[in-house]
Amino acid sequence: MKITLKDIARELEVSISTVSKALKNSEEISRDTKEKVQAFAKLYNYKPNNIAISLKNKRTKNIGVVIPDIVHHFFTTVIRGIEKYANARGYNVIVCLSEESFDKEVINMEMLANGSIDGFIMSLSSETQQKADYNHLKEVTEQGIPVVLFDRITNEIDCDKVIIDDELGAYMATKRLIDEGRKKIALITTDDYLSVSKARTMGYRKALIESGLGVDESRILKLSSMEMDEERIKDFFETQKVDAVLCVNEIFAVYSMRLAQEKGLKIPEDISFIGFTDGFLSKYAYPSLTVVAQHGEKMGEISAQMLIDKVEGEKEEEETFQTKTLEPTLVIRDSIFH
Amino acid sequence: MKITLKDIARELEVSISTVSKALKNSEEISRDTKEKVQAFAKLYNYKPNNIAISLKNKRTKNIGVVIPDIVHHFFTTVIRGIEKYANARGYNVIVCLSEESFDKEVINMEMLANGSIDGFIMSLSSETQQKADYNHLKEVTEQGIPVVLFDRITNEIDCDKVIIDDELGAYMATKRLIDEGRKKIALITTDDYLSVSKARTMGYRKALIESGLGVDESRILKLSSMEMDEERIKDFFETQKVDAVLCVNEIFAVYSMRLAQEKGLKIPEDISFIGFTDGFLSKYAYPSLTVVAQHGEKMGEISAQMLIDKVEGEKEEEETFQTKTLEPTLVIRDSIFH
DNA sequence: TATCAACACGAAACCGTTTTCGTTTCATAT
DNA sequence: ATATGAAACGAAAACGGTTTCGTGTTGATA
Repeated sequence: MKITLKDIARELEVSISTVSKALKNSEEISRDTKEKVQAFAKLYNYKPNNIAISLKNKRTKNIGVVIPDIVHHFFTTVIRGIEKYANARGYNVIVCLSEESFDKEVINMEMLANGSIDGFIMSLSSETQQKADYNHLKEVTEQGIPVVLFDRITNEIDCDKVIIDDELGAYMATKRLIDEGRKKIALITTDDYLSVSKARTMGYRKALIESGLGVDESRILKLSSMEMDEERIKDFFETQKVDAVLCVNEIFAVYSMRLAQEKGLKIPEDISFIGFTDGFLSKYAYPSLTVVAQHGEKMGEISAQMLIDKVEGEKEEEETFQTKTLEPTLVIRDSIFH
Repeated sequence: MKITLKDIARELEVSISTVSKALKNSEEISRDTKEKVQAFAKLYNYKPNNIAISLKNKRTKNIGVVIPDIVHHFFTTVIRGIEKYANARGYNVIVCLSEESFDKEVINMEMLANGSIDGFIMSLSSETQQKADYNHLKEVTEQGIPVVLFDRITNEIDCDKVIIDDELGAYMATKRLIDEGRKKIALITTDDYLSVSKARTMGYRKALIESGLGVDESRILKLSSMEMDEERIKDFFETQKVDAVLCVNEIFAVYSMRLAQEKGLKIPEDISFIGFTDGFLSKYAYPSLTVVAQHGEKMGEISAQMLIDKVEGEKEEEETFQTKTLEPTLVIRDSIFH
């Protein structure tokens, strides 16, 4: 069913090399032969075998994407960006999920590193950031496989990186709440080992300090994972009286809004909310949620571009890595005054 | 940096075949040699090249997933299910997005069909279902590449299929609304060429007819795509007075709920809502949305299992295909009485 | 001492390409 | 008649493995 060069060569009684060259329209081959071969190939729908080409070229035209999760909007938009850009340049995208697990991240990388891909685009699992163990990344880069880290990155590894300015995003959001007249602004975040949460917390602090409001530590709720811990959020709102809330993702924010509404509070009259990630949740929440947009699709595109450029680029003597920082944007919606 | 069998053979002054066998612990090789080779391989971190093995075995251990979109919750859960199951069996997942475009679907399949993957798992793009042109699928199956179709399927192609009983899901939902005492039940759906929308519309009709309420065609709103057409939904609610709404996805439902709320209607006192897809939107909407759960992750797992079983199975003389139908589940939340 | 099996290993084919480097043939120039 | 060169093609190596089928050596057996 699948036809190879060898089959064509046998049928046409020429050599495999001739067939190969004829199909590439080589000057070496006579018009006659080329036409014969090309016609035959078209007739039997010949398509070169990618695997053989990969082996020969030592290039697979596949890029490996290793991310913690796929059901969160931010990561899906990044994948979409990667996929679009990569496809346009003839690359396929192999997606592996670490599910926030260090071991899975390691296993996935090892699976892919043995020839399956030309380079990695990844965002670290929370467990990896917690353990701060990056040997699997080191091994890969030392093998000469290019890596681009996005969003959840580490400075321990020398490679290209793409992030948004999380600190600035949180700063902008907090500033906006302050400008609105809010005095008691809470922050719902996760443990600091997540690079992004840490940066966002810093932005939040910075805005509060700059404005002279100061930071009240009891107004900062640190949850242990990105997953919803409904009980702790409930407890938090039982004990805290706040007039604005900044959340490091949209799920925390939307859930918090609901708790507030159930307590009879009006949004944004009594309390304002801002989240991170501009996904469906924010857009269709009631009231709609103001968020710091992370531009995931753009991040994906840029990551893919940086990776492919490196993959296809000549090996320079002096390896040079860059970190691209995207500007976050505040998407104003009904959960704050405007 | 990357070491090959040849390198080991040269260093240890044995043949490549000996190295290969030694690493596989072949009985043919003496204990001494095996230990030497294995120790050397471990020391230099030898890992066989996947591409070479793929070429030899004519098996890539990759499966191609072609889906219309990735930002919708249902598809991401399916991918997650596929990924989990496939990974456990040593397969990687190559994700391609058709973005609801026929051409992209064709191009992606052709890219992958030339040796990159052992089989396909796919859900048809809306454009493909609209054109009803399935030649790209036929070509692939005729080449002997196994295909599993899920959710958006067609009967034109002989292959394994996994779906949920969409008609039953809509029937159950509608029935529930009727049992609640609702008389004027609207349906917000998409054009019938989408296999799932068609089935859901049938279930809706069936429940209404069975109960004696009859179908009022003016209460059925058909949008042209899965994307939100805010204007048409607004217009619809301007002209229609209904006491319940069934939507073929959660976005339509959540957006409709908001319109209702903005008109001052109480949910579920004045009007009830049920959607399809049990995602974050439904869970965190206010009020939370009752939905027909599609069990995407399960669908993904089953699809992957069917595909891999077929890929690894002996070629039977008589090809036999099955269609697995999953039962939808009603997830009761606050958008209806309970 | 001849025979034979077991043992340990190597040569080579193969998977499907690409590409370099011949080699043959024939026409042209000398 | 001979040297030269281009045109057209083929042989073979290479990518990195796996696997079949030898083959040389050893020790035991008849």
